[in-house]
Amino acid sequence: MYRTNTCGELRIAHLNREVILAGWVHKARKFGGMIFVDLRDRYGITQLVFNQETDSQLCEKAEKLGREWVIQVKGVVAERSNKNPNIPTGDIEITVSELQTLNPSETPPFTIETDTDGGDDLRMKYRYLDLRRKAVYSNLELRHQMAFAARSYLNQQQFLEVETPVMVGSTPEGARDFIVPSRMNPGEFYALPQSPQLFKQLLMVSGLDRYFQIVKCFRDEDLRADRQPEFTQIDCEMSFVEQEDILNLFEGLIRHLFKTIKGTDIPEMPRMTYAEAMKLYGSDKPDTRFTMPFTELKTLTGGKNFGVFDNAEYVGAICAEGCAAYTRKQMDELTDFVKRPQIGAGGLVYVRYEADGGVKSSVDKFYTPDDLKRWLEQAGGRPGDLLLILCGAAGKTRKQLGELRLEMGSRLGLRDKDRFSCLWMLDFPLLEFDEETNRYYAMHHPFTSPKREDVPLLDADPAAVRANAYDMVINGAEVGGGSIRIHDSDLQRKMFTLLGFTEAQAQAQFGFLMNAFKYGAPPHGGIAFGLDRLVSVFAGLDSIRDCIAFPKNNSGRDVMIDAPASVSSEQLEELRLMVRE
RNA sequence: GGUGUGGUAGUUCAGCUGGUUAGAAUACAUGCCUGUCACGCAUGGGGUCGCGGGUUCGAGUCCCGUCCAUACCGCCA
Repeated sequence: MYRTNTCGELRIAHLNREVILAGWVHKARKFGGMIFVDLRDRYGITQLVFNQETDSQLCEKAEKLGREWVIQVKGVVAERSNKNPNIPTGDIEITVSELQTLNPSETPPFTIETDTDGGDDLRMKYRYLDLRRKAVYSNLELRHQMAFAARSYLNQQQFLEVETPVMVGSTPEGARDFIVPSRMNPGEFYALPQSPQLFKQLLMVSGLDRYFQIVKCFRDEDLRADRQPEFTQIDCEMSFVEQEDILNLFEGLIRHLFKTIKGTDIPEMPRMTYAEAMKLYGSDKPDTRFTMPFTELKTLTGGKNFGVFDNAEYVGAICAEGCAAYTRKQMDELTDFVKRPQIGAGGLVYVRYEADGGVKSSVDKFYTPDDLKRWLEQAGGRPGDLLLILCGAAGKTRKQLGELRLEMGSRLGLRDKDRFSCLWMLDFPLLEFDEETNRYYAMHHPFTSPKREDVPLLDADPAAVRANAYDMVINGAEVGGGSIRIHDSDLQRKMFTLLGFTEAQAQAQFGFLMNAFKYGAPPHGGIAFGLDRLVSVFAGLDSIRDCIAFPKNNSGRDVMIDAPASVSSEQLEELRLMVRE
């Protein structure tokens, strides 16, 4: 037997019990005639004691122990004379009578502590050591609990988990596909699925009624802190539902997760239309932990010979509460922030509403104090507040102002990781026009149904058509999204025409789906949650990498196993492939 | 594809306008230490300053190129 107990469970109640423990040497504190060893496993840390006076041979053996050696000890649970209130096992220690080294270890390249001295690069290279740190494996525990709770909820709601293929065909719409060559079909390729979208719709045609799958998806696009080339979705689809049914059922899922994981009851989720969100927050995933909405000032700023505002399509402001006393240095920082190439604003105009009721602004030359007060009034500003104004083309400026809003939210401490604010984002546009290719693209995907009342607009004004599509946003992160699908082949055909597909192209790419729809497709719709993002939001992490056991780095590499890598010429030959130099 | 930041001891970093033998902390090793839990004290080993080129009497430091990491923009239905 390797162990009778874990390193996290022994308490004062186990006093005098003989136990066997196994684990890693977390730290050894060596005195002349006495050695304390912290023995660690996933469950905790238990202190071992070796005493020269009691057993000098054993003590000599313990002298040799190094960090991360795997050992097994037999001993008796004893009460400590000096207790450590910082750990659950701090009242007891093991008086060791037998010590066995199961495996020695080289000195690890970084410390196995929550506050490790290792940089990200090194941690990824030795991820198996990194995962020994509680700060990391506790994220995996959280991930497990969340996936488990999601399965349990969906199971209760009559959903079936069905596996769909990972080797599928490439489709032109959407993200770039990962391509897998087929040896048996030279010159032909599988693609890894960006999502099981088509299969889950086919399962609805099959009458499975309620499907879900916790499933890996793949997209060959550049990475971000919140984007990995392979990621996990809680993918769901239901038949005979309207948008309202889906919103309710999956609001229930998130509510269930908050209840089981955090023990909290969240309020009913507010809903916001896409148009409203863009107007108020310049984003389709606003962080609603704080308000700070935009105020449009265009109508109040004209006719005073301030060309910058007069020539701008849009003048918008946010009101930063209590920031009137910002120093010159702080203002410069904000100006630099919005002028960074990634944001790209031309400049930043401010109006200070001084505590004494006076106003001061960077455009005092053009506007009277009364003018400025009207702006402040419009924005709901009060003495002590600071108005920050950007101007330019409407869409671009709203986006910039949205970034500034988030920055101010962070500076003002309004984005507390322990507070959660959920939101349904509704009424997305069905299509967006791409100037470069001069055609419409589906904003969600080509199977998303338009709102019934907007169908007549499909011909006249495609850009104005709203979709039965929805996203769930938590703390400014898009954690899920979906839509009611088109189940009518005529409407689907019309969509493909709008998207610039010929009949033949549509048939070649999606013929199997359109054929399936001829045989009695039920009305259906679904949603997919990004499990990685959901876990990282729950864990309060900025990056999804630390809730993934073995993530890729910024260049899509796994630095631990060194993938991707080249393959042998024999393998290429079998696949009838050549690599260009 | 682009912009910013970074690359110096096992690790995390400092190293000024170019100028002695490149430092600190930590880790590691050795010795001392019987109640530590960030133990303490002493001693010691440890460096291709990412790589290549250039400027200079002299480059970790300045310039050019390049590679790697990272955040973001483009991209991500």
